[in-house]
Amino acid sequence: MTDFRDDRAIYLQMADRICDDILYGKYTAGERVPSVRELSVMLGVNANTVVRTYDALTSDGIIQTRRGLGYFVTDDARDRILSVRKKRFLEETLPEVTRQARLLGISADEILEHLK
Amino acid sequence: MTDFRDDRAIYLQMADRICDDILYGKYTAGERVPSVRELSVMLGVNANTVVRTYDALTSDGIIQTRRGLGYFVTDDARDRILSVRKKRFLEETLPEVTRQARLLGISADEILEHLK
DNA sequence: TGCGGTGTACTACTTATATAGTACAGTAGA
DNA sequence: TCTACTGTACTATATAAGTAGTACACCGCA
Repeated sequence: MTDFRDDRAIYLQMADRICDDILYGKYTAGERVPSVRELSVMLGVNANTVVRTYDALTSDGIIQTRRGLGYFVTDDARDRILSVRKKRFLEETLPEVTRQARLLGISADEILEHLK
Repeated sequence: MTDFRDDRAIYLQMADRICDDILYGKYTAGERVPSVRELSVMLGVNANTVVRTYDALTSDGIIQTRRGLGYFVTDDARDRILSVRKKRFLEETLPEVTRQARLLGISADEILEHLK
């Protein structure tokens, strides 16, 4: 198994990575993502785990299935991901970062240094 | 059960909260933290889950046990927490934030706005 | 001494994850 | 048609996490 945290379900981490790849442009709208068996080998993970990942992404409208062909990125996948991610980033990630920084005695200037 | 995420083990989230409380000054060195049964009622969680939390914090040197009395904050608890948290914040949190920001097309200025 | 609190150690049960393996149906191309 | 890929649907097993309940030993205090 390659490079997964143990504090979060693997199939969810994989879903996040697929979304990352879509944002990065690795997979574009209409394009096919790796097959279940392909990805299971690529990541050293069980095939059923990949199925769970793809099930989750399907119910989120990120990919869609064509039996016998594979899973394909939906047209609005990128927009959906951006919407969810931006909301989470502004409403959860950033507030938590500022809270942590305050708690740790790290100044805004110090953060700016590391932001570059 | 009060206010826990479902994407991470509850006993780990509780451990983080205890550490937060120590940093905030709610529990100071030598002071007693809530008893296993107390905390289980306070948070609406099973007593065994609290035990797992306290076991983890004990092996991290954050608290120590006195049989029949309770769990107490160690002298260097604050330093230990600060050390681990700072390292994680600078080496993991911040890089991930910058990566996300870049991926989402959020500028450094935009982040600064929300940092206040 | 007895009582009420404390940690500690169990058993039992349930659910979510993850793995392993098999089987079957749909699709494209040789 | 055959072959090799695809998704899909199972069964089975193992482990972690969480809940529920019980029991026992330790400590301070009345």
